[in-house]
Amino acid sequence: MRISALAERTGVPLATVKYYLREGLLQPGILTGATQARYTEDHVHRLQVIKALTSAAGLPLQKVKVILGLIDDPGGDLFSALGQAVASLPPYRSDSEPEYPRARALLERIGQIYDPGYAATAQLEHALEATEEAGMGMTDERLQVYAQQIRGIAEFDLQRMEGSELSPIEYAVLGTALYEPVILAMRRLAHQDIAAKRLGPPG
Amino acid sequence: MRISALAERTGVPLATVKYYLREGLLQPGILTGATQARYTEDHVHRLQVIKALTSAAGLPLQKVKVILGLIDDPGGDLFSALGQAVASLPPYRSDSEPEYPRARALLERIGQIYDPGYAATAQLEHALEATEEAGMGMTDERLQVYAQQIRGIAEFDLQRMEGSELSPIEYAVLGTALYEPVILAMRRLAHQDIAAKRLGPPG
DNA sequence: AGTATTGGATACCAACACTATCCAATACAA
DNA sequence: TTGTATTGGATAGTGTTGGTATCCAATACT
Repeated sequence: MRISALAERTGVPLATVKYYLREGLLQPGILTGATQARYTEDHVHRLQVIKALTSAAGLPLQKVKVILGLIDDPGGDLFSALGQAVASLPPYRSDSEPEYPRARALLERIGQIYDPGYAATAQLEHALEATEEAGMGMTDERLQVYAQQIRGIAEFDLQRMEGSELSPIEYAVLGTALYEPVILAMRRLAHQDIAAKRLGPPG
Repeated sequence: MRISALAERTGVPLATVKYYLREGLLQPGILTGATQARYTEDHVHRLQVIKALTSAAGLPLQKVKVILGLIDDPGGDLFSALGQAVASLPPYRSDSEPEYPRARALLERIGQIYDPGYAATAQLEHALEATEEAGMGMTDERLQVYAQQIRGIAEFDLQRMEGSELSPIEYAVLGTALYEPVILAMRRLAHQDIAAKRLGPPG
């Protein structure tokens, strides 16, 4: 298909498709002449993934580019590629402290590996720090409850990863980035539901 | 304290404090003369909240302003003020469709109120839509597992709300915005933990 | 008396994600 | 064949966001 058809199929404006090509997020089409190129279903899929990552997950294009790069070429070590891919998801933490005491305490309490090299460890530390700074520190009890429920979700996620037809990187990144908004929306709705049933509906 | 002390105490650059004053996120200090004003611990707290909402939760200042406004003056109806406050958290959905079929199906299946007027309903719909568009649609089974675990978290949250010393709005907004990054980081770390224990550590 | 700091105003800045315009070459339709 | 539409490619411009930086005269503090 031609570039205009690609734009129409995906709902992405033509000028934006060109922009993504310029930025290297989208592979160029196959040139069929000096001023014509053909695009495939792969391009459609790629654009859908970009759309999902930018608009649904809210990632900046720079990060999307990194992730797409890892999907295309995970390199040798799957485990570290997974880590890198997930590390390029927000929130971004460029620092790498030697120690993250809040995260460490929590992870040790719940019996999980504490590794300051994981990007998510820094994310957790800073998230916990932010709750404290705002005067909303989380009690041990709360963290325990959260950890247990979240573990339930994560275990399910990993079970399902093995049977997926997508590449593990793609599955992991998209599953992390795209399911997170679902989780948050569900929590908010559960709050509303419980509050409505308890406090009575708005009126 | 003077403005420079305020900046130092909170770690926010002086120019930025002035900027927040300009933008109306921070109340002006009490003038003690034509070129002097005093700031209080309330200003410190306010700045900490702004910092938490912008840097940890990643909110744009505009939204922070709305939330601070609701904290300061929730108006008459607590339930709708809570809804409004949470609605001003990302992801932002300006549309208000009459129907959100994916969200509706899910909520009915798990026995929760379906109300297209809740902002989170639109968020859920779009999040689910994005998973489908990227070829990562969630199965009923997965949604069921997620819903159950999340419900556990939300029920705990609501229990604890009643005994809080903060205003309900402040508790709800900060609890939503600040605990979300914690939840996401914990899920990512749980993934890493399970993967490491199953696939073997990086090496 | 002299230095430092203040509130307040204004100007400037870079990053981000597009959007628009222009071009000559070419595809395609009549 | 003639004319219109579309293409790849380049370049320039846009609006928003979240600040920084600079300047000022007035005023604190020492």
